[in-house]
Amino acid sequence: MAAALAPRPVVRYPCEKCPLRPRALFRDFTEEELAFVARFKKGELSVEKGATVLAEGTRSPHLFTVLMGWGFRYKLLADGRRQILNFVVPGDLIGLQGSLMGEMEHSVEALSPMLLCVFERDRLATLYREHAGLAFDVTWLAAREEQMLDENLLSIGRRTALERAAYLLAFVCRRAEGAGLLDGSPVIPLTQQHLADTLGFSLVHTNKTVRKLVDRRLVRWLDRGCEVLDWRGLAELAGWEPPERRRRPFI
Amino acid sequence: MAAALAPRPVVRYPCEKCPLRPRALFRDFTEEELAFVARFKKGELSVEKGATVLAEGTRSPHLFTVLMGWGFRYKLLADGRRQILNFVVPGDLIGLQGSLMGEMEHSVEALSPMLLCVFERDRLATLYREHAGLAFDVTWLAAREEQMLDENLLSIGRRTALERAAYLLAFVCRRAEGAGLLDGSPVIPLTQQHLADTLGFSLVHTNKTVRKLVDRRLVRWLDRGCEVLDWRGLAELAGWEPPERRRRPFI
DNA sequence: CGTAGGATTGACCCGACTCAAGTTAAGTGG
DNA sequence: CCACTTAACTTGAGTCGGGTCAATCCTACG
Repeated sequence: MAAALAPRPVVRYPCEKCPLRPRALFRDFTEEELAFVARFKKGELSVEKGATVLAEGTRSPHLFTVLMGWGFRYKLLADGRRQILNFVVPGDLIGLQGSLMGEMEHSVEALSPMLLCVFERDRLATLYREHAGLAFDVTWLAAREEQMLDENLLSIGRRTALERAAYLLAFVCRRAEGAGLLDGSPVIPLTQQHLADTLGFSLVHTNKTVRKLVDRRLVRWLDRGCEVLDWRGLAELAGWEPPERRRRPFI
Repeated sequence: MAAALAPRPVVRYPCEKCPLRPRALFRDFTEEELAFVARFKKGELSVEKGATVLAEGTRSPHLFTVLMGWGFRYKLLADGRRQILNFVVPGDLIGLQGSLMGEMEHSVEALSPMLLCVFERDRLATLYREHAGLAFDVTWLAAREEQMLDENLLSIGRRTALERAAYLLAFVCRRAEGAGLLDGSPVIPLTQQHLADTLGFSLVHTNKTVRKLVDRRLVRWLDRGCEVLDWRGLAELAGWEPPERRRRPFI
């Protein structure tokens, strides 16, 4: 399991210098909100690639906002079959479900080194009491996650293999772009096993499907990761209309 | 499309006499919360079986809480393929996503006659400002929906046909029980087409799978609906551990 | 230079889809 | 009250997408 997750005292990014806030995608805070969130923030957690940030069945006293890096949420069946539910990117709030319902019902693993902003679960009620605007934002984030899951369910339930893969890659690419993850390198750090576990396919079939997308020059497959060459092409192939980008909240 | 959805002025169930509140499953309100919700409630909407309560792509000025009856949320692909995302039962809040994000990204259809409690989207902010406790509840409901979708995604992505059908029926049965939908008659008013569209199977294959469950005496298939005979057996077959029932909020 | 994780490919098989008929039960109109 | 229609459920035959098994290749890394 993961290394000890006690947040380190080091805070490299106090909220005033939050690396997310300047990004066009995210909404501005009022002075007051900023001050509150700064107090709400308890520290930072930095995890290695492959680390389990939150584990199914546990009760974490923390919530996190992703500041940097990639991760994914997944569930397991008893015999080890794994389903990746969604990817997490900077700006995403993780652990909310666990905070509200008691135990985590899914796990979260880092796909790359990640930097997380740590909040205390117990203080969420205070946030709701004192900052309706932020509370609204938390709900917005939950609703947005729900919406992504709806899309994903549609895809897994009803799209063909090629459509499904195309949809997923277009979707992840768009989301990552928005979060600034593709600013440095255009590579999405996935293995085909991750893809397979997201799409609901076997590894072998995933490989053959990816190959078709590569042959159509929609993506490139690299060392261990992929580069989307034409997300519009992928979206079209999948029959997906990506939502236009609107300013969104985060905590 | 649906008939005009303007809520009728008739209010058969003022909040003080809410048919849901007495049920063991739901949490109690304080006097103050009750008074607020009573003002928040704008009316009731009664729809026929088959009616579209909310349609993808539209902006509804309303939110609803289900008081009576069954419904389901679904999405369509351009060519008509349909994926049912989840079922809605009394106590569920519908239209929250649309309220927060602008447009509805899915549709909701009545599976039986339904009675809905109508709220105004615009007053949601007031609720957040004045009643942190209720705001928390709204978020709880959103997180719970997310959790159900996670389970569903796991099921569709990774379970075999028989497991998948077993999981779904056990799940729906448990939820319906909790909401009191099975108090009168034990019948879940689904067609096999609905099942197929939920499980991601063809109608034919769904039929064959249901048959196996019937042969094992786990369910009975009736006129147009099904009766779960042994939900524990279904859960076991699916490798699913149903969560114990805890008191939950509603609005 | 050896090893391990990831990607790739071919052979074979089975689960799920499609197509096509047929049955049953509940309307509905004459 | 019966003929006709319609929606839902069944069932069988044939096909194909996707799974499993088993090698092999590649490349980063120790």
